[in-house]
Amino acid sequence: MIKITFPDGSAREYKKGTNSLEIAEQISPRLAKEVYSATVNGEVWDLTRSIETDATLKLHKWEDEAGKHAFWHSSAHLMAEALESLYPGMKFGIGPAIENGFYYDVDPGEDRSITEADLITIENRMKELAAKNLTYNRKDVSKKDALDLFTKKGDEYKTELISELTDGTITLYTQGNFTDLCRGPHLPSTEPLKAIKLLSVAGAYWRGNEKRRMLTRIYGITFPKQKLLDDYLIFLEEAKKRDHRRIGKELELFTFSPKVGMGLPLWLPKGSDIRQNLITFLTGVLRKRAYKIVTTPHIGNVNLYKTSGHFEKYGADSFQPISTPQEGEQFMLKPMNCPHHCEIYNATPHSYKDLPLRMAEFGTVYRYEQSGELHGLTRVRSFTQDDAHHFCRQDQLRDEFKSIIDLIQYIYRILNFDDFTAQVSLRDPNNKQKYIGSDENWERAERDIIEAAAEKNLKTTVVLGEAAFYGPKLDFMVKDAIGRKWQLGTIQVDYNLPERFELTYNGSDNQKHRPVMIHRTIFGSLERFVAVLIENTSGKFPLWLAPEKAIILPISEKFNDYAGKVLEILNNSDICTLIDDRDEKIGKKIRDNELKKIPYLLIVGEKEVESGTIAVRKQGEGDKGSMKIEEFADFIASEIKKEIAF
RNA sequence: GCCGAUGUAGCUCAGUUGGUCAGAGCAGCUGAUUUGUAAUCUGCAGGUCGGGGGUUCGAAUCCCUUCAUCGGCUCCA
Repeated sequence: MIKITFPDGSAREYKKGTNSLEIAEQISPRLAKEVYSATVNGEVWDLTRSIETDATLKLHKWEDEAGKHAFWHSSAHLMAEALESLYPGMKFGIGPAIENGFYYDVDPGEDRSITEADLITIENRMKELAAKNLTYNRKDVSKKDALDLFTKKGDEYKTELISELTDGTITLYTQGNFTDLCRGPHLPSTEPLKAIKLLSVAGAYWRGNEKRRMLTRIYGITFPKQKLLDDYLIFLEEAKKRDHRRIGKELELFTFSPKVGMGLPLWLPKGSDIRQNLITFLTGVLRKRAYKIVTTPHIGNVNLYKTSGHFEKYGADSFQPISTPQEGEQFMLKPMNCPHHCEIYNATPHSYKDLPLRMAEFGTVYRYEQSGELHGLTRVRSFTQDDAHHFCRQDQLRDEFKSIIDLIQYIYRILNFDDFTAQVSLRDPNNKQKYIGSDENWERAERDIIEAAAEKNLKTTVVLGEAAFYGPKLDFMVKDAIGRKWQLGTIQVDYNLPERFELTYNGSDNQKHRPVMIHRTIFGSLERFVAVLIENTSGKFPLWLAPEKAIILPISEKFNDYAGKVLEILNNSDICTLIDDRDEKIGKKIRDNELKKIPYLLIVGEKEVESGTIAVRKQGEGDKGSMKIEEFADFIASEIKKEIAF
């Protein structure tokens, strides 16, 4: 007998060699139907794998990531089987479960391609196969046998993978007529795969390497119930409605023009207002925190970037240097503000008593992103960073770093951004040549970041290989409407630029010392930040950010004069107000302006003229009753004050 | 940059196998109406069907090319 310990601490004895499914079955037959994988002694296993020793056991249902993972991973294998039966000779890369569903990378062969039109056929074949209740069978094999099997099949991608594995750790899974190299775990059978949907097809480089062959990646998702799939598809549709590109067009916030150039956003008046509101707000906060605001040109001599190291690293992939009538003179559109800020630092002598020096700029930069990477406002070729650099002494670094974490948390709180993750982005230890600077400085900087984040009780994930080439970062990431991750704020410790620009300060010992530099943004860029704001709010901006606060709707043209008077009073009170004096019925005006998401609709007719009031209607909420004009102005002012006071 | 898809009026979309197929709704302009909390009615105007080239008696429809967009990959100072 073996002893199985459950998550609640209780334990029971079972026959040696039993499996998780049998254990679930004994607890309740219903449970057995709802579990998809199990964690045995800390390792996620197939339900049908025999347990030979005493073990801790946790069963995973749909609600657990590990349950979904097995479900979707098994779905990927099912799709592969369907593909193999429909396209004999197709070669397979990898097919993992992902956050929402699964994919498989396949090579259909030279003269064959899979398009979205083919998905329905594949999907139907998957459904036929799933209905057969095929079992997934695990088998340990030697490296030689595995290589033989896939060499015979002609699957060179699999043999490449196997050749890198250690003998004795290789397992195969078979369901129906399909066998795959796989670590597992999988479902016992295809039986639970009730609702199947293939979503899209895309290209993906083999092993993520752009030098290698591009495979066809097919994305899909499955659910144990049709209802769950239906709900998911509805969710995707709803998410699309929040897409900032769509709302940006509907609400006339920004646009792009092929004549101006791809990836170069044109801010329309209302979008500019939002942008400006953010700048004004943040500038106020920065002033209170002892930041000095600076302004630098949009171009810089190419030597500036040679000094910083950016030219060597990115020069070939940047907008190319601008030549002048002067022989040999070249300028670059600035791809970042830091070198300019370093030269501002160097413009005056600094004492240890003056540090930290916090230098901020809303600096517009230009980066030549590859054409296929451009994406609405989140990935553009010209954008304005809310950039700042902290120059400080080594002994101040930790506190400076923490003060920035504070600031970012403060700003995000005001904007109701609670759904972000903090990511510590470190250097890839196996690829050090990608980075500049000494090991000693890197190690010190990485330690500084990790410890500062820990001291602020910030929950972080650590990702190797995501550091900037000159230093590690703490990145604040958010997801957009359809789940793509974007970096907003970032804090970066940099020992390199101070060296390269020979930044110094006089210490208490009257010797020259090297300051440390922290790069940081809060919004990241105004473009990306507004995009995320749009998707978070569906275009229903908080009052303080809204480009227009209210619109006056006269019941008929007879009341246009009064409406004009109200307009004057409100605009004089700095409440940006419009008037809708079209010859339309009030119902129509309300509908149109509700859709424009203007926060307040002010209806004026005979009653209001007589009493000197306005009938206030809040967007999305309806009639709020009538108010004196001045009373409304005070109300709006106090509402705005409340929103941005913390 | 790479793989795949898409591109018809300002916007959202119809246009079957190439042959009155250049259309609709909304927006816009016009006239009527003077309206009380999510769409009043009338009339008009709008497009060399992304651009360029080709096949054909004939192309929005087929082919080539180019530009842009969308979904991914790669990249992201």
